[in-house]
Amino acid sequence: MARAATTSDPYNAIAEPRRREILAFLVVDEKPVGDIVIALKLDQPSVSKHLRVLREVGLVRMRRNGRHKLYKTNADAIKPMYEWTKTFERYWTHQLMRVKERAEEKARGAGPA
Amino acid sequence: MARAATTSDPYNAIAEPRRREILAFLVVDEKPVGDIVIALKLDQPSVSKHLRVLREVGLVRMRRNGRHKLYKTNADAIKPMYEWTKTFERYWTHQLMRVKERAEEKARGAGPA
DNA sequence: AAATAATATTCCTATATCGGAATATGTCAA
DNA sequence: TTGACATATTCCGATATAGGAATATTATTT
Repeated sequence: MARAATTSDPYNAIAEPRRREILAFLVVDEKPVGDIVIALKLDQPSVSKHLRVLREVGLVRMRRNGRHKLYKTNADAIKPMYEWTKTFERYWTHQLMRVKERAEEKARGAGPA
Repeated sequence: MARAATTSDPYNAIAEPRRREILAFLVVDEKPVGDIVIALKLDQPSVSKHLRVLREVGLVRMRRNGRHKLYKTNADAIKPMYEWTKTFERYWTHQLMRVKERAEEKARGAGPA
């Protein structure tokens, strides 16, 4: 078996950095393909290909408007990945926790011999 | 160019579902390889290979203990992905927002003719 | 209909993958 | 040292990729 298709799920789709850039660019409001080409300095065919992947996994939505096609990030499709990463939240070191730890370390070190 | 290596960054590493399972399994406390094999019902060589990828991108840490090697998820390496997905938070539809929208829709529909 | 604009697809190639099977490496115990 | 246990690596094959270049498709205007 080979690696899973980029179109198999959002995790595979966002593994490509340019696709993450596109998602960030399209989240505020819908844009035609040409805007992405200019803003991200990518070749037009490349953008179309990335958009196809993103659309297949539901990460972007498209509607036609005259001769343009307007793409927009579907943030809802990102939420499950947010929730998965959030699962680990209590295990990473929060800034506040580090401050507290450092304070305790210092106290121990400077404490009565 | 081909697809980026799974070892090129955490996003590529977690594209593989088994690796996500491994990360979830190793987050609470460190475990030897054999435990992963049993818990996730994977072949041992497969687990070793996945662990290599995860280790190369910093998603797990390892320490030797006798003839065992104890692996543990490094949650800090997941945080950047959490933060990236969180960027989209204000664009996905919150449950509360939906309730409000639905209420307004209903009000419009049932309003005075 | 023809020209133009906007976007999508196809063909190509180099590369990295995952699983399976077999085997290698490393560590402890007797 | 030999054996048993624990983990890692190698070799294989099928498959999917991303970029580049060229071209096809679809829609609009004149």
